[in-house]
Amino acid sequence: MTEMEKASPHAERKMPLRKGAWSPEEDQKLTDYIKRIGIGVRCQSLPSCRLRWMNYLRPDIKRGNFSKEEEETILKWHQVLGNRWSAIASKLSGRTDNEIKNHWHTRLKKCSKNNLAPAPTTVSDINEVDQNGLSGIDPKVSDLDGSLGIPISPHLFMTDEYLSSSSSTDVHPHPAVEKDGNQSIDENFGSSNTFEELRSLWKQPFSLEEYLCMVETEPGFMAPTSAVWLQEPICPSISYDGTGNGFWI
DNA sequence: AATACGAGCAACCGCAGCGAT
DNA sequence: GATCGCTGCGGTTGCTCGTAT
Repeated sequence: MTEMEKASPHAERKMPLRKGAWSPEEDQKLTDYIKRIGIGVRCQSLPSCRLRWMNYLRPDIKRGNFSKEEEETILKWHQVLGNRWSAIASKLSGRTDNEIKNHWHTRLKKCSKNNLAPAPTTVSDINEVDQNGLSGIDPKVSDLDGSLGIPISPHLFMTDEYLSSSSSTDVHPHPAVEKDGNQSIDENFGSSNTFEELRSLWKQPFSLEEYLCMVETEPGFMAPTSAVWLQEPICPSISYDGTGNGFWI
């Protein structure tokens, strides 16, 4: 058995799983499928479909260059959250964790290391830098008073004052920070509802090929009852059917 | 014009956490 | 409480494209 076959449950079922880049036809097929059928259909494995949709095909994804504001936001949040890309992504609507991670590694990492603002990428950026110098952001700035709108990581509460009120073996977060840093941040600053809803929808895996086949060969075919089918649009501003009713799952 | 190199991006892989049994 | 399976996430890889030589 080849490595690829080992990795693919479909191999046993004579359903070869292709790897590599997605073709436009496959993208279209997947998009059409999701438009018609939805996302929440069960199967044992097709993580690549989910990944492709989440990172590339999703209609609310912004493509193209990161704006200066977005870069600053990433830098700020990275200061607070570290490499928690999904958490950072939730603060930037339309950007995926993968995209942010890539952008960080290719550009912002250098900026952060050198304590510099992101290098200008557009003519307007260059003009702005010329006028203002490289003072766009100082990654050393912390936000202890929350004035920048950045939540404080639990470890930042381990001040002398706070620690003195606890024994060294009894370190626990500041009352303002609940047991889970994640949750605290989301509670304090709101969550990206659409993103989270979308994410939860994907908890139900599906087999594109299986269901495309069912849909095409059996008119009226509906997903199994075990699947999660939302009855309301997850993204009211997006409409595929021209009715303005949104993107239905 | 051909080749080498580097940057950017998409996709893959493996692990940790969580829920179900 | 232990085990198993699934999912989400972050790190890494490899391909593509643009630029320099």
